[in-house]
Amino acid sequence: MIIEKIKWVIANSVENLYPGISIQIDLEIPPEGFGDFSTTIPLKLAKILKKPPIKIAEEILQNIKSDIFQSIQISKPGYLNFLLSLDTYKEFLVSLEKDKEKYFYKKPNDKKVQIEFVSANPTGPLHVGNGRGGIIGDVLANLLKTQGFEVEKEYYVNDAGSKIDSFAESIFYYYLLDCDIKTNFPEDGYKGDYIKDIAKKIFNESGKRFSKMVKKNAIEQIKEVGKNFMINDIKLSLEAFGINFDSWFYETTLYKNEEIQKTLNIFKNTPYTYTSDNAIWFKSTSFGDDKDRVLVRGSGEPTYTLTDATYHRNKWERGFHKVIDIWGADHFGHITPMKALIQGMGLPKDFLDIIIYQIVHLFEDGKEVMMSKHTGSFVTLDELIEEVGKDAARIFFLLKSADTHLNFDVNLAKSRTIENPVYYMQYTFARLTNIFKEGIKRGIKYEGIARAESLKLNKEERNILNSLIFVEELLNKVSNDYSVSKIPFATLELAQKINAFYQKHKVLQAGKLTQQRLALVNTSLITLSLLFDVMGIKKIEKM
RNA sequence: GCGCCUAUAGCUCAAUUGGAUAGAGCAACGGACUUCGGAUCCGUUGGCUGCGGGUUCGAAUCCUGCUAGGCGCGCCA
Repeated sequence: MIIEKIKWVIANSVENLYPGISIQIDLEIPPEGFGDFSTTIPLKLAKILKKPPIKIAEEILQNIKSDIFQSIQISKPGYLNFLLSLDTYKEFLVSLEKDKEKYFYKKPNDKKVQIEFVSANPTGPLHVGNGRGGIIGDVLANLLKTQGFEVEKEYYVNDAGSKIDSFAESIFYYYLLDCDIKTNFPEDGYKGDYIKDIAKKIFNESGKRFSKMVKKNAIEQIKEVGKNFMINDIKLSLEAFGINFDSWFYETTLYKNEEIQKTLNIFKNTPYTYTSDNAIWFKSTSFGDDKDRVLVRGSGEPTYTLTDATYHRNKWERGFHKVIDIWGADHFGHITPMKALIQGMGLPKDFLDIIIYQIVHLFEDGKEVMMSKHTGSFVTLDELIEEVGKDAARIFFLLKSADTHLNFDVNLAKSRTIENPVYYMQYTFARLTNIFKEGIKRGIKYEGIARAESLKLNKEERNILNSLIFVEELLNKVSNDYSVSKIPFATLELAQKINAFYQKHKVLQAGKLTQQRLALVNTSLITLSLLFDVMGIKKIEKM
């Protein structure tokens, strides 16, 4: 791992020169003309050491002893710019070719991580907003796997509580209409066509049977049918979007085995609960919340707050070292209470990370499409995937960082699918694979980089190699800050460099350089393949 | 009212978390190849980083006061 080595060399030098100072080594690909890689470490140290950055850069430079570099230079305010030696590039090509995608994988670190995402209530089909959370979670899971984590993807099914009740009552209302019985539409009911479809389906299968039962029992049974229907529908949508969950966790299971009662007992044994107005309260203000939260209602029923605490306690007991929840911005207000609950139960504060992604706004014909399950007006994820295709839709979501608002222009997505960058990536991949095919036709055999003699690199080749090497740092960075949108950007940049090279230099008619260039093509394909896998998009050899 | 998110080229977005000349794609204009895929490449035009102050060697990024849009502020989930 070249990046790791470079960082190690710099860190070592810093440690020798300034004992006791610990600092994170940063590496970046500098603007053209400033070397292959660079670091701002002297600038950062300048603050701590209160010394001019150029002076520090000089000291570090003097102290570094390594044959990784061809040369090291200092520039303006205090950058260190590194030029890699040809042997380093050769060594990189050899190991990447040998280990293939695994080159970028870290050894297992025995840390179990759970990512919980989508988790939309099973009261309606997934809409495009759910797609955004889905992509972030799915890609993050793929990424963390490369970094040695054992990752589990979980969907939390809120199949208890008032939402699902109102869902069942809504179906029942339409079912009764099918039986020619007119009742009052339930308050906060759901009006989408899919509700009517489920009602019709039940009517067609069971006739008027439920209309003759005690209402409560009828609704209870209809709830089961409707719920299962919706969950199945959601599973199909996710599958079409390329997302597979390892685990489906049902909220109702928390109500079994007195799990909620156990959680309540834990809280009661802390100084953080009290009773007021017949309700049991959690003193979340002790953990920075702006008001306390009810755990058990005056009626004796647990609140969502208590079941969610129970759910997270359950995660802890399943042995995860880290749990990541991905929520839409409409759940923002729940972050502080949730983190307070974690601490209130005595779990480590950093056990839970929460990623918030901003709401998706849909625009059609220049007008915003209001999305609501209650009114039944929204664009489903299925419709989107059908219009633009799975890979294009995935990249469309992935390209926006989670904390920016996403304005989704439906017309644009429908009419300009060709302009989606995913095609550029896939095209690049297809072109490269074609070089090998063409080589076979012409009787040119690739013998492997290990047998090639010393390298001779032009500017374009060096650019590609630097990007390939830097993927190591990209993955590392994203695993720390969860900024999955960096992956498609880096992939596009790599593809751009590859195309620039492709345009300017021939591979199969390069004489003595042909083998070296085939090695570059081969390792580029390996790296693209890894990036495509992390993003969950298809590798296409023929477009 | 309070908390958080956002505001960057005509449009959609970046900017390695305080670093080099703020970069890409689309759009517009001008170029490039008789043999590995033109769904490509190269170049030009386009910026008071929403507005005003401050912090320092250095600010799109930090602090502060505004403006505009969004999300939230239940014994709902």
